Amino acid sequence: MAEMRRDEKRKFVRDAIYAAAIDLFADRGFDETTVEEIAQAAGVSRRSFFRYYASKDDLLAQTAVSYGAALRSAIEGSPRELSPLEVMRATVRAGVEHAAAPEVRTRQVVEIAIRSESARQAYQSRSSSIEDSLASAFAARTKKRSAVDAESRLLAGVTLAVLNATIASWFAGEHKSLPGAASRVLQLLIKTMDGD
Amino acid sequence: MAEMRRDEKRKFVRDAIYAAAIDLFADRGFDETTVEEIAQAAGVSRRSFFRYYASKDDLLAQTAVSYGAALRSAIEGSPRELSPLEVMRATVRAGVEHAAAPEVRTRQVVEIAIRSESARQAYQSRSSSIEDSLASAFAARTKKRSAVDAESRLLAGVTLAVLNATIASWFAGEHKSLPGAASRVLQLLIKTMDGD
DNA sequence: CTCTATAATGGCACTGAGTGTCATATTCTG
DNA sequence: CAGAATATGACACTCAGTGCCATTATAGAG
Repeated sequence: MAEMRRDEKRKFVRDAIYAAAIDLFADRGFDETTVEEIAQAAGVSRRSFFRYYASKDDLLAQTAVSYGAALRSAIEGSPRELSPLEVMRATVRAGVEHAAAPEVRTRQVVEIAIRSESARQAYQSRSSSIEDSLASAFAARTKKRSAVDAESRLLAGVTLAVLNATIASWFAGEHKSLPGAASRVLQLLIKTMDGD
Repeated sequence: MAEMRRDEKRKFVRDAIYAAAIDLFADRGFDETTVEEIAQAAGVSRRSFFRYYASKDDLLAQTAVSYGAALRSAIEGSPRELSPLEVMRATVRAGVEHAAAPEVRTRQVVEIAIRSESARQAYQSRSSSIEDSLASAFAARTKKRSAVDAESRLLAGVTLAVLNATIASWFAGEHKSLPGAASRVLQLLIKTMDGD
C-alpha cells in the first residue's frame, strides 16, 4: 500500500470498502451494519468512508449504476439497422451477461436486497435515472433530433421490466441459467402483446 | 376538533400533516423542509409526526402506495374472460383515472419529484413492493395455483412501464389529456412488439 | 534530492432523522 | 362516574451525513 500511485490507491481503498460492506451486509444484514463498522473493516475512518461513498445506500446504488451503464452501452453499441425490438433483445442479453459476471456478486446482492427493505430501496434508488439514461440512449439511435419521447421511455421501461422478471425468475429457481430465463421472458412478452 | 371520535380525529390529523407537507415541499423543496417544520405547520409535535408517518420519505411513499392499491383493485376487478393484454389496458385506464383525481395532486407531486432527487427516490421507494403486489394480483386471476411466476412479474412490470411513460409524456406536454397519452403509449407498445 | 503545492486522512463538532420511554391528558366503555 | 385504552408532548439517545481544521503523505518542479 505504500508503493502505490494516488489513483491506484484510491481505487484500491474504494474496492476494499465495497468488499467489506457487501460481506458485512450479507453477514449481519444491511440495517444492522453501521458505517462505523464498514469503515473499521476496511481500515479507514468513518469520515473517510464518506469521501468514497456518499452514503451507506450509495454502496448498493453504485452496483445498480454500473449495471445501468452496461445496458446503456449495449443500446449505444447496437447496429443502426436493428429494430427497437432487436435492440431490446441485445440489451437484455448484455444485462444478463453483466449479471452473470462473478465480480458483480449478483446472488449476494439479490439476497441482501431480499432480506432488507431499505437495502432494496437503496439498490433501486437510482432506477429512475437509469431509466432516463436508457431512454435517452434509445432516443439517440432512433429519433432524428434525439428528443426523449414516449416511445423511448416505453422501450427503456419495458427493457428493465424484462430484466427484472428475468432475474427474479432465475433467482426463484424457475430457470437454471440467466440466458434461459431471459429468452423465456422475451417469448412471454411477445406472446402477450399478440392476440393474447 | 374537540367533538370528534378517535378514528375521525386520527384521519383528520393525518390528512392535515400530509397537506402541510405537500405544500411545504412544493414551496421550499423536499430537502429544505424539516420534519420539525411539517409538524409545526400541522400543529403537532415532532414526536407525534412519527406516530402518523414512519418518516419524511413515507409521506411520498404513501402517495405511491395508494396509487398501487388502485392498480391492484383494477386487476382484481377485471372480468375473468379478459386476456392479459386487456387486463393491462383496463389497469392502465384505472391508473390514469386515479392520477387525474384532483385530491391526488399529481402535478404537484410530479413537480416535487422532479425538483429533488431524494423526493423522487422517496416516491419510488415502494415501487418494488407495488410491483410484487400487482404481480400477485395478475397471478391470482390467471394461474391455477396463484403462484407468482415470470409471466405475472412481466405483466406487472410492463403495466408500470406503460403508466410511467404515460405520465411522463403527459407532463412533458406531448398530450393534453392523460387518457390520450395512455392510448398512444399502449399503441406504441403493441407496434413495437410486432414486426418492428 | 529537496522544497512546495496538492491531495488524503482523522478528529471534532454540529444538524437532522428516527426511536424508546415516561408522565400527562383525552376518549372510549361499562 | 370510574377505569381502561389511546394520543400526546417532552426528553434523551443512536446513527447518518457534513463542514472545518490540523496533520501527513504524495507529486512534480527546480
